Amino acid sequence: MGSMICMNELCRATTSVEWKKGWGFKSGGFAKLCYNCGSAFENLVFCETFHPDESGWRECRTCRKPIHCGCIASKYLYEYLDYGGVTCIKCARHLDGHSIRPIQIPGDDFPNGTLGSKSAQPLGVENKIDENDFERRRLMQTNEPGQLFQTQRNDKKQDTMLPIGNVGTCFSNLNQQNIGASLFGKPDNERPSQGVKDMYESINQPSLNFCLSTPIGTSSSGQPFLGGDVEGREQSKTSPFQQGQRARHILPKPPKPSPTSGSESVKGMASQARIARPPAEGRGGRSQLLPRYWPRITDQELEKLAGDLKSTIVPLFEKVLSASDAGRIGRLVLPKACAEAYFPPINQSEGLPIRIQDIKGKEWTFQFRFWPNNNSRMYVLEGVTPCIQNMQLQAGDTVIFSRIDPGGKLVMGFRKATNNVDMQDPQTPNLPSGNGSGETSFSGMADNLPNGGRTSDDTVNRQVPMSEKKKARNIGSKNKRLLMHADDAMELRITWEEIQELLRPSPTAKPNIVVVEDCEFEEYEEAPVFGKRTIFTARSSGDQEQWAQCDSCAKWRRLPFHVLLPAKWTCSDNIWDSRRCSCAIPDDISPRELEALLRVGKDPKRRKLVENNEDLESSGLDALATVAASDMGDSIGDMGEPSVGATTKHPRHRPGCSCIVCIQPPSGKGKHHPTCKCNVCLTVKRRFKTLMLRKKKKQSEREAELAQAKDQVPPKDEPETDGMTSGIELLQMNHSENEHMNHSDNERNSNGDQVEEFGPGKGQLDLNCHPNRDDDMLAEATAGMSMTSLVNATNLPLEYLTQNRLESLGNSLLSQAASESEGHHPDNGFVKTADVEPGGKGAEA
DNA sequence: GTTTTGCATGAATCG
DNA sequence: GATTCATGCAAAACA
Repeated sequence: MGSMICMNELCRATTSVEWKKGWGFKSGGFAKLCYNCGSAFENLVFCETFHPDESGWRECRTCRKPIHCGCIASKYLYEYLDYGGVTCIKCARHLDGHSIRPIQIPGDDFPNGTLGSKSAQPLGVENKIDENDFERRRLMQTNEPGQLFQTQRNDKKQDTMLPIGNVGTCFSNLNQQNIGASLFGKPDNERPSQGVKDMYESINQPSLNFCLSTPIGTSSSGQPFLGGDVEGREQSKTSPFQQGQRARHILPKPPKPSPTSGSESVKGMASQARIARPPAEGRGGRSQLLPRYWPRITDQELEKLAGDLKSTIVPLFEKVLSASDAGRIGRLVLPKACAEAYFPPINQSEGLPIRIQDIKGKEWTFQFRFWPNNNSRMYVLEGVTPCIQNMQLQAGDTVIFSRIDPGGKLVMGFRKATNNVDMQDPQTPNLPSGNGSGETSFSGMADNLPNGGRTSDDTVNRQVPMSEKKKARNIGSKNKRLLMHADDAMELRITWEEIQELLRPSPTAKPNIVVVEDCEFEEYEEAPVFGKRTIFTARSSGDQEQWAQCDSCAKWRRLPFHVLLPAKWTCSDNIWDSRRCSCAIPDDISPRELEALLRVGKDPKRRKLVENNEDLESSGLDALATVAASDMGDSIGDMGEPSVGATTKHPRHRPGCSCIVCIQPPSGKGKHHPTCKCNVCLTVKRRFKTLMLRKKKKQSEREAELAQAKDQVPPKDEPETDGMTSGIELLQMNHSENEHMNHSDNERNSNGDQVEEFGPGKGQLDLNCHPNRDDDMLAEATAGMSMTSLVNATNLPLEYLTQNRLESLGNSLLSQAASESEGHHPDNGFVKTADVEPGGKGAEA
């Protein structure tokens, strides 16, 4: 992985993953200031980051002599050119007018820290950097009067930049001056990284052979960049457009950092190649293509493509695929300006079929059309799905539209997004390319890459801060999450249950009680707040308590059950226990108890441990009791989360609750397709299935019962609970012991508010049961005692297990299964006996 | 029931 | 404030 090292001899901080994540670069842009010491990173080039082939040597752009890569040991040996590449010092000093940037090294002994000071900075900007006060200097630059090049925001001012002397002037040469000038002329204080970013976004090819003098629209066919079958389109005219082209002053406005461009801009620093080329002007002489659509194709890519296609390739524009573009709808939204500039004019909304060739020569036919939209048009290419799939593109990848000259045929290339690499093979080594490391692939070149064109420059990419990505737009505002690096995503990965553990109702919020399915829920107008994570326990006596860890001393304090803590909480905030309101006071809990507590609170699998009777020692009894209590409260067989404070979503439910309400996405939006495999849908389906099975079973039981009643006198021990065994009595008996626990559990779930039982015995489908429970229930109902039942039994309070002899367990479980089969769902604790009507009618759905 | 189609909406960006 | 464009969504078409 590439790395940068702060050049401050006393700092020497390196960019590392930890660094990036922990405190990052200060500038928010690409490394500009060491966050550690504040020294400038700018202009410093280091081996791993910059040189393409790991040789450590590069070539002077001017004299072609090898120079060192710029590692610390040889940091004075060369200059890093604004417009890309490096040059040896000797050449640098002779490069008048080529905006050679001085190497800026803290502690540098060079006079003024400047090399190539004669470089003609057209801006009159002081060509040196005060290494010790980079920010100040940048500020100063901002106020430089001669700034010719404005901020990025002055997008369109690019056209008023320095005039080009002749049409045939190569792009690169132009940029060498202008871009370099723009670097120091960048007055953007708001985006401190801009200077660097611009530099790298603007750097040009060492030998760009793509000249704007390309007779745009003067292909042999005389047609402007159109698909072969599209006739009758406007011919490319010279006039305003081409004149504009001739006079086009190419200071490629640094493109807006699109998802790829942003990363590539950084990558460009590495490869010094991927620059946004002002595209060929399109039809109608309109040249307002936003730079984000400027094709960013390297020379090599162009050459390669041209070689492959044996034609001259004129890059037109590119677009980063949005989720919609890459989705199954098969519609690729074309930027309006691009569509109108490079595609045939259409008057009808239906548009025209248009043939576009991919880089393999395969021809695709799309429907080029538009929709009216806000008095404007929205251009789309329809039917792109096969092509997209063929190219294996996805959201974030870039499609590049080019034109073949002669012929004017449209070609569609692509470049894989570097972001996607993250999910693939981050280990992919840099390709030894003359173009620099981590080069993304353009179209077919990707085929030759081991990872399908996804390159490893994500290592550089990782250094693109989110602030920069934030500006990215092309992937869509709603898709910005796609920009998140996988590592970042990992950092943020948190389950909904975990979130619920942390959410609290806003302290000032007052809930509205709504009743859904006879269940009361508290709805809050205000957004929830994050609270402190606590652990709830229940003693075998049924007492509920809550444990919180002091943020200051890390000691654990016992708190009343109903308390909701803020995110930050210390011992001094312990107003409920004056004896434990200081960090100086030792823990409320012994180490062993603490261990058990943490095991309960921390490890979602702790119940497995408990079930395995590990550490069922006295010190862990409370924990076990907690488990049992929470199991009783939530779900007997639920291996879910520890019982923690009420959630905001519906505080009756505790974090970890995976009932159908809790597992719904927070927005509640989005419709579920019948094929949807989401938890909600699966749960509903499963429960429906369970319900039907229950009904069926019940019906058969009734029939059998009726038949039995006809034949004989009912069995003596048969209670009137519709076949309920005596086991249920055992359970009920057990419940009587624990009911208070369960009851209080319910109470606490509503933060003290009394809420009614969730029991499904009222003849409703219980949507609050644990979705994973039904299968177990089903198995139990049909197969009698199962392993699950045994496991569940282990969740019964130890007291019960010990007080009741083990042999009663079988009966108990059997009856439990029977009771469950009768629709008494255990999720909310024990069967609510009150709901079990004689005759088992309570299970009616 | 699924897919396609056309439009509406609103965030982001531009001027 | 205007414009662009990604996306949601409902109706229509299709299987």
